[in-house]
Amino acid sequence: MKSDRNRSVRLLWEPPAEPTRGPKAALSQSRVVEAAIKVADAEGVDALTMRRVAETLGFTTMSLYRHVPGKSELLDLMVDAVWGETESTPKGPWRDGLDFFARQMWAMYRAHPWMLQLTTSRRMPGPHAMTRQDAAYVAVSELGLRSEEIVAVVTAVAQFVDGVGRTMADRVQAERETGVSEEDWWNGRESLWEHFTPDRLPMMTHIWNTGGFERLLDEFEFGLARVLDGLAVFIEAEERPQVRRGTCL
Amino acid sequence: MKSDRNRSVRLLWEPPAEPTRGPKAALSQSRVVEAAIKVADAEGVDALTMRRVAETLGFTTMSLYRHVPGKSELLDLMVDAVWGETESTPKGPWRDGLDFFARQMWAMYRAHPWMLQLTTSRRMPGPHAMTRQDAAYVAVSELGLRSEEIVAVVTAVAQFVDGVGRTMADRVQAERETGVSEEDWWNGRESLWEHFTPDRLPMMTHIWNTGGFERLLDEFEFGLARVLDGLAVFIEAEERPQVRRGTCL
DNA sequence: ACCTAACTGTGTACTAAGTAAGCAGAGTGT
DNA sequence: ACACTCTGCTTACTTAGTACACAGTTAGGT
Repeated sequence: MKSDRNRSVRLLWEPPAEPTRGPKAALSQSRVVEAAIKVADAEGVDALTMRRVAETLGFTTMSLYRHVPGKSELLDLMVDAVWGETESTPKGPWRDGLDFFARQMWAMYRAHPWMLQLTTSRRMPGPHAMTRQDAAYVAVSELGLRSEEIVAVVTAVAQFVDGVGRTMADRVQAERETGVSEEDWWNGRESLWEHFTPDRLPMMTHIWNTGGFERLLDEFEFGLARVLDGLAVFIEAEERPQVRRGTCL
Repeated sequence: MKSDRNRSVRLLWEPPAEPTRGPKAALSQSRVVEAAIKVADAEGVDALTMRRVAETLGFTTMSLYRHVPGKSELLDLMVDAVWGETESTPKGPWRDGLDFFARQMWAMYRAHPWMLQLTTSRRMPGPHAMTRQDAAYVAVSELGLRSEEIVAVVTAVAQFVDGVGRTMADRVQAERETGVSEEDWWNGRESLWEHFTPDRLPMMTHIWNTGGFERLLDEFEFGLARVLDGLAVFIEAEERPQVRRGTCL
């Protein structure tokens, strides 16, 4: 499962030319990728094995390796293929643009929650992902921001959506595994709530008692509005605050 | 690697009593958990195998199973142990509180980036994680927010930190795997930049040319400031906007 | 038209990692 | 002393990624 990132780069950005000799391939890289996406969508990331993908295609496991170098690269290709299904952020006011970008990502993650469960460590940004990101940069390009501020603004939005998406993906996965919805599960664990004594978890018991957990706000809508508000404060400020040099990079 | 969540709950919240009979155990659950954390810290999540943990402890692989039910539950225990190392958010003004909470999480993720690479689907919130979260709720408890708004505010912060943390964890992982720093790697891939033509990626090439990628802002500091600004807009508003009922939960 | 090199799909087999099952020795309560 | 229980170990099974070699297929050079 180790992956040479260089190999992934070439694969994503420089797809090899079709061979001129040899038998015509019954399979193709794109069919493998599509099949893999379908498996992951329908059965979750745990079911995404080379054997399973091959099975759904009606080929042997090893035949896949004629079209993708390995599983890790297959994941790269899957991710970029999904990015390719999203719409590029159109031109317009910055807030509309970022809102659009965030909603596209969110829709993508909702359709393919497995994306957030992959160890992204070795993922390579592919052409589609980059194009979408570029379009988001464009959305904030006319505000007089410095280059690095443009990056930071878009990154902040993307990271927020990643965060919410991950929580969502976890919920989906848990429900798939257990067959029990999140809500039912918590309700069924009364023994757990016994530990939620007011002295250990004062606010949680209070929120629980006042029903706060039963009418949760939409995490995505709430958070996105807050993030955009925060960015608005920054963007519309007379002079933009310097960002403290910190721990990251 | 399947995990019964109920088993994890019991394990985390109701640690079993010490046995009275039989030989005294040379190993213990906490030693296993500690060793596993050390392995994950030092060698990354890929190196975290039962065999490797056992090896560092000088025991056989199977001896671990006398102290933890399986790897999945071990991960739950590791995560909650790490949460136990963090400091609880102290009382004070809401913004200081949330800032503190975010920085604690951030420090935790920086020290243990593997936390963000685990498929959290099956993670169970343990007592320590819950306690910390509760303290964060307390930080915003005196603002006249409705229960569900309290949850939403803290969740927004936590999700942001998760998002940034994940990006950071990916970077760490990539550097460990390749032995090449993120920067060196990008610089070494000139062939990749050839694809960054202005027509395909106009803003990216522009940002690249103006050096925006070379003096990136600190993602955590920048994003946190924006998120807190956005929450401030919400919290200090005369009347709080209703959150549109959306797709989530 | 033939030969050859390139290419495809397949069968077999190896490796790594989680973990089930059963065993031998150790220590406590009757 | 006996029985019960608990610990750590050995062995072996299972799943998943993938290396390797083989057989059949096709296009281009002779």
